[in-house]
Amino acid sequence: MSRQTGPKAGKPEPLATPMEDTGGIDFEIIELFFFAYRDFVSDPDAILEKSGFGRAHHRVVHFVNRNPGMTVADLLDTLKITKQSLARVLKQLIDSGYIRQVAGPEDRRQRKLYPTKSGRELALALAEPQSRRIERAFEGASAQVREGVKAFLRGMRDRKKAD
Amino acid sequence: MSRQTGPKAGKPEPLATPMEDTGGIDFEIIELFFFAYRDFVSDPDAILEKSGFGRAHHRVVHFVNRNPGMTVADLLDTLKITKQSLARVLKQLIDSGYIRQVAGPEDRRQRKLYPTKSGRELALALAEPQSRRIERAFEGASAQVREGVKAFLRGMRDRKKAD
DNA sequence: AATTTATGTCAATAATACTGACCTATCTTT
DNA sequence: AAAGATAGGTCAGTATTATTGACATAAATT
Repeated sequence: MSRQTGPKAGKPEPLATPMEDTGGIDFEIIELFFFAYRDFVSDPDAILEKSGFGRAHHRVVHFVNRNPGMTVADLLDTLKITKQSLARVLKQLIDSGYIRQVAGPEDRRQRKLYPTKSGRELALALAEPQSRRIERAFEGASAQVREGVKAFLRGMRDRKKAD
Repeated sequence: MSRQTGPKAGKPEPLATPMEDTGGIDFEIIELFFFAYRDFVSDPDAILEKSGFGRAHHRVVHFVNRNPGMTVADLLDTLKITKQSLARVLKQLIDSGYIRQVAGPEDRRQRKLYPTKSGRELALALAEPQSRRIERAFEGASAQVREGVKAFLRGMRDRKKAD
């Protein structure tokens, strides 16, 4: 009488039923999002490897190219990482000549970040396969659906507290 | 005459113009996807912290719950990681009683993976905030747009070679 | 019997991230 | 002008997730 099968047994029974739309949760789209992002970020990896950079460098190069003159604080806020994490990556990009720092004209404590010509080229090269993938995913989609996808992605972001 | 401003100068000129739709590349949607995914995966972090688990554990628990009886090889293929990477995470989940292994009934080399009751509960708890976020992002979207978003996400995946 | 396959394990390493502490330069407030 | 706050940099230590390479075992296939 020592063998239990209830919740306090040493070996709880394994469940054989797939987890499906329990409680109105759409597991399919959760997975679709995972797979989509996994493959989306894998595109630039081959290009990055040539420069000895990783995905963190990609993100920095991208946002500095999109917002030239942004400060280090701006970048930290965008990436939601700590300055110690950013430091290594940013230093390597500056040392390699992809990004330049300029002291802020008003506030000289600030370091305004700008891409160099090769920084711009790198950002474009990295965006290119991602853009092609997106275009492929949109094939046959109406303008309404395209706008709907963008609205969906916007809606997935955290709401900011004080904007 | 020693100071150069051309491409071979030591300090290439920084570019001040934002990178915009160069070459028909839609940078906005690339960013939207980045922000959306960043916040999407951040939801379960608070829950995972309580169990001392990370995002890797989340993915394993999710897929085992979705496909009970899947083998280790299936899981490696889904996650696209090495078995050494999986080993630590899977071991912790088994030791903590969230996942069980059963030798394959036909091929006894295989280890079929099943969630326990608490494994199922964990997977549901992790999916719940993500599902709420998705529902919020879909607010006001037509059925056509909802289907369009799913089709878009499916289209973002790599095409398999041999299926 | 030999080989392949599924899985597990040991060791070393890399990339990205974290916390905590401390420093300089510069701007703001008193 | 002195005190304090802010922007940024740096040093040290640690955690998580991932990698490659090598080797081991059990069970299936040839």
